[in-house]
Amino acid sequence: MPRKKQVRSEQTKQDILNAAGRLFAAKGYDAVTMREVAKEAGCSHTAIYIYFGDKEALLHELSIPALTELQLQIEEKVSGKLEPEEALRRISLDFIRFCLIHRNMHHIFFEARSIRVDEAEPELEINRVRNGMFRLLMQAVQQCLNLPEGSGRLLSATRIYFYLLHGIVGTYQLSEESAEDLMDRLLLTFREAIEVLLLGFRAQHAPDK
Amino acid sequence: MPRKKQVRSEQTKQDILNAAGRLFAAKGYDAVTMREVAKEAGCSHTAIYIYFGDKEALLHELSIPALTELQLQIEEKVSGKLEPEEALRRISLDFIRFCLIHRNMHHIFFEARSIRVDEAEPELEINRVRNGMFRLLMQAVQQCLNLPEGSGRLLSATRIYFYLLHGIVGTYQLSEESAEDLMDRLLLTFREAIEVLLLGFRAQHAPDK
DNA sequence: CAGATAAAGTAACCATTGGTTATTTAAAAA
DNA sequence: TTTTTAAATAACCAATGGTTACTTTATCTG
Repeated sequence: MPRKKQVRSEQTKQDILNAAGRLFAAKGYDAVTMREVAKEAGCSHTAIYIYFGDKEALLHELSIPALTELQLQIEEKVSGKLEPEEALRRISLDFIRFCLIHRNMHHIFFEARSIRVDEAEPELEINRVRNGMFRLLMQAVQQCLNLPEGSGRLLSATRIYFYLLHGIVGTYQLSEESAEDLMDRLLLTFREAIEVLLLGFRAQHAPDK
Repeated sequence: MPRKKQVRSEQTKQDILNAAGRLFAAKGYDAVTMREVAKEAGCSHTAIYIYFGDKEALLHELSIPALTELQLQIEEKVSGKLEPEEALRRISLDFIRFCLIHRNMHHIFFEARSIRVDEAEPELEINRVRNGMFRLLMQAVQQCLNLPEGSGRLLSATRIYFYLLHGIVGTYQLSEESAEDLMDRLLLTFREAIEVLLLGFRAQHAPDK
């Protein structure tokens, strides 16, 4: 079995991923060319095509570890010992922070385009992760509102909750401010937004009259 | 003064706008080439550059009449005789419907990029319209919540309201479904989302204890 | 009617980009 | 030593937005 070759190959792949990660984060996906990534990674651009097929696949592969980590964070809070509303609050902020940090991947998380129907394997890793995450969000909403699982009301409540999160991160997707600055400046607004939604849901399910 | 020349010139410009409108709506901004627009408009692609400068400027100019009409719709409801909450409800649905119909212009309304700082006139028509619209939204929120004008609470409430709208239209930005189908399928959810937010705001300003 | 004017077409061109395809080089494996 | 194989090199392709020089044609004006 080869060993040094394997290692070298793996190293090149990692170099590419690192370079792409840096560049995408710094300049945004669209503004980065494959030749640039190659230069930064210290390899030829053809090597990238050997390992990743095309540009979007590169971004794809790049996004999986980050997404998986987020999923873990959320999982902890869903199955943890927090009271449901507190869990939902924290999950929301985790999600927002994550999306602001990884703004360059925005379209991977939110645009249907990134679901590659032309793929050999229909169960693309990223879709598994994404679906898992949506299920987690729904679970968190369910525990908050005590709605029957699988009910239409739960689905629409989760949708509404998702709209808000989506709108928040979408609003700042192209902002020049760093994720940190945005969180500093707007954390209170984000909190308030979540709180208003929770209040609204509560009022909806326990009408005031 | 020339007359027939002027008319012809105007006609060409209109043909281009019409063609671009059709194509952008059908295939999306990115997927349409300038040569395509020219072909559809029955002119050469250089003519487009004469009239509009570049592709984005074409989309820009195309979006202004539509936006102005939306602004009118909203204005009516803000200054009309509806009770404030009903006005906000209708404005929200107007806004959502408009954004779903004009999905191809999504990035004009929501992406900072479309604010061209490199423009000779800093007061670009579209920015005037857009700012006017935001002021209207804030006014509608203000009349609902009775918050002092110019207060931080009003600003953050409007932001939250905007997040929700932004999230709703963003979620379906790339959907293949027609605006009509989406409205049919999701109108109740949209209404519920607005209702939840209103309930939440109300609960927030009149705490239940 | 004749010449000036301006709208628009034609066609060539440019740079950039994502992507592909030989062919070669060099190091590691057999 | 011979064979693999990772990877570089370099050339190429097609599409795209955008530009420019030159020409045609319809209209306006004297």
